[in-house]
Amino acid sequence: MITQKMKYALKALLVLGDEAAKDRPQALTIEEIAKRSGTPKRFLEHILLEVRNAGVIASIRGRSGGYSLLKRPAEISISELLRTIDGPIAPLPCLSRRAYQRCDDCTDEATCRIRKVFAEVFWSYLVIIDSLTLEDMLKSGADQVMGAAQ
Amino acid sequence: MITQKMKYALKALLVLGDEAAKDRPQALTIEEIAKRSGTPKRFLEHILLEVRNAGVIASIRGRSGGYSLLKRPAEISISELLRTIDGPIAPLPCLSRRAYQRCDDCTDEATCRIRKVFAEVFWSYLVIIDSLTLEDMLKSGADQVMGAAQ
DNA sequence: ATAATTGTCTATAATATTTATCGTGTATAT
DNA sequence: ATATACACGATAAATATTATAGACAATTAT
Repeated sequence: MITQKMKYALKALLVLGDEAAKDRPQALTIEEIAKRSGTPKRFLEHILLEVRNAGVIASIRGRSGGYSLLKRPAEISISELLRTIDGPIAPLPCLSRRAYQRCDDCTDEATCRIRKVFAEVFWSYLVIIDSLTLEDMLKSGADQVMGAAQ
Repeated sequence: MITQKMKYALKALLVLGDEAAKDRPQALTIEEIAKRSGTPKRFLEHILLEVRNAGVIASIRGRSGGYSLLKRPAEISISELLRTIDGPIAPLPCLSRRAYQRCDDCTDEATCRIRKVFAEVFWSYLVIIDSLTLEDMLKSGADQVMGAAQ
């Protein structure tokens, strides 16, 4: 299960993606994004900050400030967002590249049968999820009328 | 990430699977399984009970009692164990068959772009993980000497 | 029978994570 | 200047995870 926080992040990016697709896209305030996506404003604040620090969106401070996409939707990876917001994707800490950690109880990583089996599953899974971008999400509803950010 | 509890469950099943492969397999006590797998005994108690209630292992009470596999390793699904121990595998509650739940904030499931994209990823993932069995884990270290349950 | 052994079940507790909210500071446009 | 809007750290409530403890129930050996 992805966390509620990740859902909020995705909804926010959908809002920003929809905005970016308009004729005259504008930076949107946290308040506006919160309203359009149905996210608690003060919580969204932190989420957008993390997403910004990850280099996905840009912020402008002060009057007429707000947030906007920094990259094109096709270049915004959902799996990277997942790692940013929810932490490692790997099923075991010892299988995460970015956040590798030895299991406390591990005697020998090379012969661990749990690790070996999950490694195979995980590589296959990575191929799927690593290819997913915000563009895929934005397009996936193109044939429908939308309610809110969904 | 799978939980520590799930790791313990897997280790316990590896111990029972190894035992079942012996010439004269015996039911193993919780204490023995805990020792062989490096799991806190009183915690393992609960885990084994859940696994038993899921119909995967059998228990015998009283003197000379213990636990043993109820099915052949090839018929013990890792994804089912995951569902039993860690709960739904689906990335969203609205994508889980067994534990379906509408998202609180959802206005229209049919047009939700988050749901739509994760659904595709999830189905692909399911194909991979649903095919995984305890036998795969037991075999995966067959060419090596093992330390403990790993 | 009874004592020893071993699983069953409920309650409780410590810790970590998730999901926020609040206050204050900083930058910017007008 | 001042209103507006993001930045950042502290804190808190709720929930989940990771156990531990105690009392009970079933079975077997003697």
